[in-house]
Amino acid sequence: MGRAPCCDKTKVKRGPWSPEEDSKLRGYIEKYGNGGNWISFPLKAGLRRCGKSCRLRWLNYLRPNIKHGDFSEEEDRIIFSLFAAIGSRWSIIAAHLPGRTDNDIKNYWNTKLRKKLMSSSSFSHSSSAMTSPFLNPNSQDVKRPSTTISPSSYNPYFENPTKALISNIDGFEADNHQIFPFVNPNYPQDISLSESSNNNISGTSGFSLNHNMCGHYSNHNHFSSDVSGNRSEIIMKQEEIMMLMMIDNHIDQRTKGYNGDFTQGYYSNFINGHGDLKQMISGTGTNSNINMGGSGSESASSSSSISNLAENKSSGSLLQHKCLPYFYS
DNA sequence: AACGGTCTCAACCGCGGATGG
DNA sequence: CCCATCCGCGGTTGAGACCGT
Repeated sequence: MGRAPCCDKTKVKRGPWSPEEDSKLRGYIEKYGNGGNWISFPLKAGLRRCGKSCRLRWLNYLRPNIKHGDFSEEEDRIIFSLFAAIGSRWSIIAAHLPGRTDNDIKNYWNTKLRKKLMSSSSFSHSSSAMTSPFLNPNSQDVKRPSTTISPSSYNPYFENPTKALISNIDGFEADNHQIFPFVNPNYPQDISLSESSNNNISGTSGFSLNHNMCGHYSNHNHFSSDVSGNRSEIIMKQEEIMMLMMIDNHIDQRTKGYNGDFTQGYYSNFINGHGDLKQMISGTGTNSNINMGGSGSESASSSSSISNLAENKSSGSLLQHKCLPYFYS
């Protein structure tokens, strides 16, 4: 037995709202409010509409200060960043964009931004530069902060860290140590993905991460499968690839210099095997798949995690900067 | 001009959580 | 505690607009 409907659908009007209905709704709310009860609202306001429909119409269209029209680049950046951090929590994202509704943002993401993202990090177009608003093709010249930045100055979830991110990877929760791959648009990178044509890891195929970073890390550029040889679970998910980029980007910001170290294990470098994003974050990896070190002969493999690294606990880390405050509180 | 395919976005649907009796 | 009710959210739908041939 299903849930009882919220109203009798045969007795209420459905579909687009007429100007008369809008005016009735607006007039009543401006005068009396919704009375704290949307279900009984239509009766009081003299509307033949479902209460939920009234609520939606008011919140998404009629209430004051709703912003319609094109999104700015700044708004794009905020949406990209928050989506990377928390996923499709549209109401939370909307809370950071005054005048925008969750419905608006959701539509905008589904019709525009997702395509932008797909085309910019396309699997099928090799060496296409990432054109997302927060990525800059001239990243090598980007000035990095000379002093530390207060996390609360750019991280909207700083006040409530346990609610943040990572958990949107198949329900995975990174213990109490949540990290924030929140992208500061002032510190972009140039990253793109392409199908790898040169795969020799256990017969699995992978992807190339084309980046425009310093040459020392130029060989940190191949995604491969997870530890089981299955790439699909992690690598095929666009949001997670994006998240991986965000993590690298975030670390880059905090350590003031690119290093491919965090995700090296996740890439195949043909030497140390390959890893699993969940393991990387949680530190549950049991082999060398989480490589915190450099590349090739310079690498310092260790089964470690971002959490450990944030506390400077990981063995063999080559990172010079303690970055604890920026990863979790 | 006609047609078919694609895109947009307002509106709908149903679920989970909060609340109160 | 249980249950009913309502709210808010995210996913989905579909009518109309737009575009390419």
